Amino acid sequence: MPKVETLTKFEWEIMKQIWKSGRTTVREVHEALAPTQSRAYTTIQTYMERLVDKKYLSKKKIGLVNFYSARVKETDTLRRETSHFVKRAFDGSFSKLAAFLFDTQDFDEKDLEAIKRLIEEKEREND
Amino acid sequence: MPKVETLTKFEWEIMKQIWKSGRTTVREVHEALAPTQSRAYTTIQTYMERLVDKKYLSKKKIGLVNFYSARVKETDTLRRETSHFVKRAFDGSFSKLAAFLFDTQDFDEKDLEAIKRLIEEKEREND
DNA sequence: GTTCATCTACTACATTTGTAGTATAGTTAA
DNA sequence: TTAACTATACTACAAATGTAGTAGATGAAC
Repeated sequence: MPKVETLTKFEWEIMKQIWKSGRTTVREVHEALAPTQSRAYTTIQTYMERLVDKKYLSKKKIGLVNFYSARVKETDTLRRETSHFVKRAFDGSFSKLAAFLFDTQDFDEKDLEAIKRLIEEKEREND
Repeated sequence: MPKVETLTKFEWEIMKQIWKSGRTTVREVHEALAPTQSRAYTTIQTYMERLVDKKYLSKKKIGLVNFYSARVKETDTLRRETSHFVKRAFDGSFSKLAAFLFDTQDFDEKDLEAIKRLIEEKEREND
């Protein structure tokens, strides 16, 4: 279990990259993020070391290069982050979040159909 | 428009308290937060001053006391925070968020009925 | 053997966030 | 007049976050 409950913005980007590639290196993450969020190589390195300290990543040296992989599952992290966000912004109420989203988002027909299907699946599960 | 796009955890608590009471003082916010998130009086004061600097609050001195009120609407802030959260955790996709919530939350019959009603309202709007 | 590229380990600083104290002033009660 | 209380304005420090440099080691190419 990570020491710190929530990830910062740039930590998210790094973790998403590592979840995507499985096991990776500083160089690979640096290159993957370069098009959209360019930082120095050593900045990426610092972030990844700190994520090891925070127990989000583990590190293994193979030859001269460190390889990093996630110690936490993406779905578990998403669950935790979503829970924190809803607790903070909507007093923990997922109903309030849903109502807010329906109020403020331009859901089109396709979106609504997709959500209907999710409801149907959930109702089947609940039977 | 605020200088900083997102609020920290404790800033949220302060803003929520101010949205609730309209115009308020440091003492009132301090007392309101005391039961659940107790901090020193001067900590609350510092936070409120910083929120003035960040243009989330405005401050007016009446007599010897400073009164604070929100410069941003709660709904606008919720919209912005939600958008940032979804962009970060779900690549900007509200559909992915919805799917994730249905996967991971124990929605019961009542929840599902409520969401159905929201969909029906939205469909009426879209016609 | 030299040069260049790559990488690690370590270091450093600025800014933001979290937390809370102190000096001073004003008001009220005794 | 004094004491107690409240509030402001200012100050201060620790920790976290954001950012990125440098020294040295290793390997490949020449």
